[in-house]
Amino acid sequence: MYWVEALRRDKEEVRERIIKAAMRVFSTMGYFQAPASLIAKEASVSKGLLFWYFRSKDELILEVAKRSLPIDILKKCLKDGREGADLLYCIGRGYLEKYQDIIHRNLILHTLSIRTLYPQVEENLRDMCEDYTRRVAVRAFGDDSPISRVKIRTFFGSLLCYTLRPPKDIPVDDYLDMLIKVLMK
Amino acid sequence: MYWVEALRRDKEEVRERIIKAAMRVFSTMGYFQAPASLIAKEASVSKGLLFWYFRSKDELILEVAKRSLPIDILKKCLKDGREGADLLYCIGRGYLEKYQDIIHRNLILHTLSIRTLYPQVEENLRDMCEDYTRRVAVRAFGDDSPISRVKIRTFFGSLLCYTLRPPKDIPVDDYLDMLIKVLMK
Amino acid sequence: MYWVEALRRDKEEVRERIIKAAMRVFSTMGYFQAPASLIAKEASVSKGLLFWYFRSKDELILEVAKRSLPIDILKKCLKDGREGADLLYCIGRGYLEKYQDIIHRNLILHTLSIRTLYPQVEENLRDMCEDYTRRVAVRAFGDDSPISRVKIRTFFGSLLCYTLRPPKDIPVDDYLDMLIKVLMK
Amino acid sequence: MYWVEALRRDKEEVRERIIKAAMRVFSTMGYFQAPASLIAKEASVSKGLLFWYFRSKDELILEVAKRSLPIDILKKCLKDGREGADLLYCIGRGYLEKYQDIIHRNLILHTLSIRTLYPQVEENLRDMCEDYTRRVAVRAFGDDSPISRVKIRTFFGSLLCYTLRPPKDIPVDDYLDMLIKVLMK
DNA sequence: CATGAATGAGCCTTCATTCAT
DNA sequence: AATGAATGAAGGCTCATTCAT
Repeated sequence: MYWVEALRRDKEEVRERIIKAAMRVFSTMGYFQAPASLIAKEASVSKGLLFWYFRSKDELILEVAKRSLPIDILKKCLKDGREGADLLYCIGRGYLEKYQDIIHRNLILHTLSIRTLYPQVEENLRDMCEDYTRRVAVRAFGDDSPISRVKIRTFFGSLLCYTLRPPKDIPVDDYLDMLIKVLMK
Repeated sequence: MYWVEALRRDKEEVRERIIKAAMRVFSTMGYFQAPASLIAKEASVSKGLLFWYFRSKDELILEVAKRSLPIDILKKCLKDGREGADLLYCIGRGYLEKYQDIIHRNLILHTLSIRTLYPQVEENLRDMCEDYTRRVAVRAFGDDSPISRVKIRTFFGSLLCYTLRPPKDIPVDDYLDMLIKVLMK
Repeated sequence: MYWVEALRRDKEEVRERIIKAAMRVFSTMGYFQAPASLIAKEASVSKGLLFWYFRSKDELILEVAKRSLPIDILKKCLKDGREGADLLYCIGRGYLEKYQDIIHRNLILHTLSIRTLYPQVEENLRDMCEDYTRRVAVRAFGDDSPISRVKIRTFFGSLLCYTLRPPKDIPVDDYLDMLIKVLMK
Repeated sequence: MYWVEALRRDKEEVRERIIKAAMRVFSTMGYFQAPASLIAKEASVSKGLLFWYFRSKDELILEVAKRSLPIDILKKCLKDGREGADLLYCIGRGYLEKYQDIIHRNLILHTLSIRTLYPQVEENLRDMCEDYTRRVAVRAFGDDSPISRVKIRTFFGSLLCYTLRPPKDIPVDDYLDMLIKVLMK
């Protein structure tokens, strides 16, 4: 039945609209300063509907928090089968591009900040910092020895630090070049 | 007059007790989830008194936020006149020691998260990421060329990333050794 | 036409199912604590359909409230043409049987509690406490003198009090025996 | 210190004012239909203050529910050392007087209605219907045999039934006379 | 300085009811 | 008839802040 599909698409569309609105609002106000009512208004739905799609504000926070992390980028670059510097470039570019957007740039910090309050966020982070770090290390440097993992962490940390406050006289691409050169030496 | 001094010390002592209590409470609950009343109770003072020492919760937040950043460490290591790897070691050790404490570890992320809401926090951060970065670069590598600054940022980012989630099988000292080795190559 | 009958039976069946579900839910949660959505779920119909059968929640409340009173029992025993102690036994047995069911036991109190809010409930109660009391008095004691009516009220009150909290060491039948003996003396 | 006493009296006075207001509002609207804000307004205090004196609406409900039962009357008449018909008269008069007030008359039914939702109310009721019933039986009839307890329950039930809907042509005192005569025969 | 009662704005959430499909 | 998405009005409760004492 066509219309069933249409309805499902509709529902997904509304849900997505709410999430996008939440990302904008959370980004500027923070997860706890942003009232659900404002998100609803930003998404052009009633407050009641927001709670139809998300049982609680926390559920919405979790959804946004998940999207705010760079896990998607790690996943993609690893799936593409990249190796060595190529892998780092893939990740670095993806990362810098994602967090060029001020919305994501703010969100990731809010998310890091609430990690101790939301076990699920903590777990996502654990995944990223341990599992993925290890896999990236293996693919980038051939092993997951401490030194390799230190480098990967350093890589991530540097990217985070860049997006947190991009130095105006160092273009994105240059930064990435230099960073990877330092780490691959 | 002695008693004036004593009173001032008293006042300072209470003020300090409130700040310390606030750090504990903010650390676990976040700046906006933590009610002022809880901080007062934690500091064993009345809610009214808290607002006597700090005109508003925001004022208290700002005080705590300031202390949560590693500026004090940068300042100290720079004042000590250290150079090269020695400077990095000084900073690294100070940093890792400060953020060994879970209270500071949580607080710094909360602080980064609210930077867009509090111009003063933003400014502190700007200071750290631009001014101090540059000065550290000069003292560590002899110049503040882009590559040097990239390294310093990378250094800070790596430390942040370490404290955010210390890998259990890499001791603090080893981590710092490896990190500095990578950067000084 | 058969199918018309079938449909009507269907409609009646659904309506009845909703009422029964409402009785269960109202019984445990009370009229105002019980959300219409829960009743719908309990009746395995959609929320929308519930409001198709009952224009408002109040309408449903009224229907349930009516059934929760022992009017049906009074009616039946009076119609059967019983008299004297026989009438009281008929009512007493019917009453105790109906309110053996915890659902009705709870409901009747909820109903008494909302009598001032719903004129219709108030009226049902008036009927029961005045009209029926009088008729039962006449049939049980031969007149509706004050003393007779006091006895009938006392009879009803005692039954209510029994069901409200049945003493575990006094069986239903014994209780009724003793009660009627006291009143008929 | 005088003013400490004064303050305590003040606090008690406000608390009492809130409870009294709650009794009025709960009485006419029911426990769950009555918004806390209305109670606050009725008590001439802010909504916030209501929740300063009572941690939650439920706490207030419990306080009111407790006062709505006739336990105080039973206690008093028992303590006075009354016996036989005299005890029943004491209880009956106290009861009828208390529930002459429409506020209490409504409240007791609301309270009975929520007994399954609030364990504490249930317990109060258990006390009244079992413990006290037994003690009254012993003092009124010399023993707590089933027949004596049935009479006491019948006594209470009749009083409840009277207040629930006082017959206009039977004065309070006459009703009580007749009731006690029936039971003491 | 110190207390804690008092205020009121605002937030999350629930829920009766409507309506497009 | 039937569904469930959509709405909006409350409601309970929290909390920063003030103020009388």
